[in-house]
Amino acid sequence: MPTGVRRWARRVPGRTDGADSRRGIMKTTTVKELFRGDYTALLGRQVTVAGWVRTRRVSKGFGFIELNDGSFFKNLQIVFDENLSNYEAISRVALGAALRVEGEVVESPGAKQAFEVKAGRIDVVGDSQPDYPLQKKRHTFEYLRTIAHLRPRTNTFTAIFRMRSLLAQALHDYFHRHNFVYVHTPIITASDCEGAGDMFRVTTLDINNPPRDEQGHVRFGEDFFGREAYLTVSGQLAVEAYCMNFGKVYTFGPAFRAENSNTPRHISELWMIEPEIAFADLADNMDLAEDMLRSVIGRILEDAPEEMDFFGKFIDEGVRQRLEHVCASDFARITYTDAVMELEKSGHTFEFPVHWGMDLQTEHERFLTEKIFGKPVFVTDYPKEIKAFYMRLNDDNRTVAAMDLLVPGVGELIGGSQREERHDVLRRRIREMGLPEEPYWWYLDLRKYGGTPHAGFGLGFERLVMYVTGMKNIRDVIPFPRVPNYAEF
RNA sequence: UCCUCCGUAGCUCAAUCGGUAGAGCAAUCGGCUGUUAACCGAUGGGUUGUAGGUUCGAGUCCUACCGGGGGAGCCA
Repeated sequence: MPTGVRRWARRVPGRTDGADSRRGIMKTTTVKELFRGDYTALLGRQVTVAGWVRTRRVSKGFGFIELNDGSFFKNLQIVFDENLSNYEAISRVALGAALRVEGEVVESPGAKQAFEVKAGRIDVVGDSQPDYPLQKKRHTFEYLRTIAHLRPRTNTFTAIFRMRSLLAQALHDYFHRHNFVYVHTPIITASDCEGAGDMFRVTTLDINNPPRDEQGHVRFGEDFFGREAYLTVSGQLAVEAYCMNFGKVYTFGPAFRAENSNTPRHISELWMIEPEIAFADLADNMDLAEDMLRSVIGRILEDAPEEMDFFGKFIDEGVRQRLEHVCASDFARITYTDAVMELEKSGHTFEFPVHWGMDLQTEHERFLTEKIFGKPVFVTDYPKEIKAFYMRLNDDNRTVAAMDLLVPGVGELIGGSQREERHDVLRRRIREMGLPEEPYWWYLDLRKYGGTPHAGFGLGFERLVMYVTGMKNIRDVIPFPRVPNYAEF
């Protein structure tokens, strides 16, 4: 098998990291190697690069092509002249075309780059067309959404999606370093008891002619799973089961919300990170959330300086400073009760006046994190009536051990709680919330057999990407967004 | 789902009080021996989102629908 694998790897026509190319697996040099390695060592050397034309500038007898091979944020400048046998074709090559370039690494006389590649040969691997929809100018994000299959080729989306990948990797690394076990909770769930809003139905029944009983009700007993099934809205309940063995666990997967919400912060198909820790209370939970965020943000500031510079320059001027501030200072913590008091005494007139017992409105959340604290803030211990049944009831009997993390610009980034570990209290809460007890039999079992205090939270991954990049619309931080009335691509 | 704003060339936008469609970029052709969203010149490009209505006349006013942005609710 190793031989087969090696043979396959050698034939893969993609780009690889620097190390691979030096080991001779790939025949091409990556743009990243040139920028991040010591390019002076490569001066005068012949290299082969393969990538796509970002822009092209042609004078009489010579021209420049900026090539991007996906390995690095910046483009490699290719210089070519009439000595090329196919000079005429290359000088009119359309934007977006895929090229393989053989040439010499040379110092660049231009001011904007230290080096460039003087082409000895350029092959057009994949031609493009004059009607290539991406132009050498700024497009609106709205327009780019209509060409979501091409937008990764723009500077902005190149930066966003490398950042998205780095963030995912950084999160996995963080949990791995801290001995969390990564659990794959089910995507399809057979109960609609997850309690987080409307769900998408999963069925193989003929929806135009489903089997019905005498009363006309659909007989879901004849459906694929022998009962009603849905796409999950959260992996939390399931991951709690694994928490009671591994102690520290997390999920990182898709969740689906069929809510008809139409805002720059909501999508129907999203990715969530949900850690769950045993023998832990709400304070431990906040410590984890804070340490995790600080760790991954510090990591991407180090690993993606070019992308961060770009976001600061073109997307959100203050983004880098904001993130550095997050790494350097503690998050604020305030109880819901104190937050309501702070808002009341702020003297600010809100559209919805605050009073104890109400859920905080977006305007209140923003005021707290942006005006009062100016940094991320945990709001804890909400009234039990406005929170989920599984959150642990506090001794005051009117609040639960919940926490929301509010951050400037994005709003709620994390929602979590200490879970109710007392079997009798949990049963009572289920009843109080008007929920049926039966579907929760296994969830209640977890409290029966060695249940411990435990806590966890959900981090909306897209909202984290928004926070880190400064992007204002969630549809622009996921490759192909799904929202009400829209599932193109 | 509600409120609000918008829809004009491939893209980004302009068009005064209702008076008959315009620019930059892109494309095409030409020029330019070091460009950097290259530059200079020329050419082509429109059922003004759709369907009705008011008017001598509608991109402009009215109605409905479709699509998009922002805000709210719900939440991550």
